[in-house]
Amino acid sequence: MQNEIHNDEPIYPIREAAKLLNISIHTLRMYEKENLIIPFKKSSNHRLYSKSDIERIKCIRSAINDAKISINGIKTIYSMVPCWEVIKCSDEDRNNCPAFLEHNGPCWSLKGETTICATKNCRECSVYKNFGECGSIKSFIRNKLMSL
Amino acid sequence: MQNEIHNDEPIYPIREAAKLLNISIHTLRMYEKENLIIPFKKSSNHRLYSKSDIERIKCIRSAINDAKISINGIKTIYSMVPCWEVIKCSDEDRNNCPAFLEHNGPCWSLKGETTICATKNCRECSVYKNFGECGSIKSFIRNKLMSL
DNA sequence: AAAAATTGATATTTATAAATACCAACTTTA
DNA sequence: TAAAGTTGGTATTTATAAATATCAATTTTT
Repeated sequence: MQNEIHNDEPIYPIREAAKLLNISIHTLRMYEKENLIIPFKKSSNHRLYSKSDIERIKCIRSAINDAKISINGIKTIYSMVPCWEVIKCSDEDRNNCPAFLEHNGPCWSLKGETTICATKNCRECSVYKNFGECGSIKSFIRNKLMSL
Repeated sequence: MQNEIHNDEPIYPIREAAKLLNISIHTLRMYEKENLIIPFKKSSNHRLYSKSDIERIKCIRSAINDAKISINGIKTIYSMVPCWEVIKCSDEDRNNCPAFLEHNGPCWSLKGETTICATKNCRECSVYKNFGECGSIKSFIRNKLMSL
């Protein structure tokens, strides 16, 4: 869809993203180090943020500042995403994948080196892209279980 | 099962529970106020804790102290439990229940006043009882989705 | 080619969550 | 029935997560 492409386009350098979010550049880098976000990287290693990235970070900010969920709490909540249902990876992959077996952080921070995800760019993955919106994780679980 | 009955029996007064967990009485009351735990209450309103309660609180302590998840983070993680799949409540109940629709805290802290849960004692409910063990929420989601 | 911006890494500050202390009223124990 | 324990409430302390600052090296812009 045209609109999605538009929203996913990496256009804001870090200073501009920080200004849009009213936070410091350092905070943005911290969120990345904590594996909450995966900004686009130019070949020079400089970061660029998309409109979707900005929305995702707004959710993260609201979780931290309004809901009072710690960063490690957010990571654990991300780990509840049934990524294997999105990726449709093999049974063998699943049984070798910490994202399937554990609950320590988002799949894109773990990606088992033996699985189909090992070589993927997680920023482009629907697991990462679909769960930027606040509340989307429980919705997904609910909808999946509805079809039982 | 005999063993479960044994583990669920409310036997420790608050001082003893606090000593077993190496925390203060006040902290135990705080966890309750935050809806992380539901200790048994005698008719005099005095609290009693079971072995299962102690284990549950150990998980909570480990989440706070080791995993560095805030109390509000734990509440949100509890809200990921698909309680409606355990309770098998009606479609009408679900569409009137914050525990089905939202993600702000454990179902036992919300219990929609129009649903089948309204009159239940949540301490006795399998939703509460089954998710005391650390990591059990993701396991449950995983197992439920396996049968798709 | 000079000025402005970004990089990562470490150190410091600040904001606040979590734990503790204190209280008078009530309950249990011995 | 006296001593020990528990109750809920508010106030305070403490521990630390989150944010910020500083740095030299590199990249981008004009």
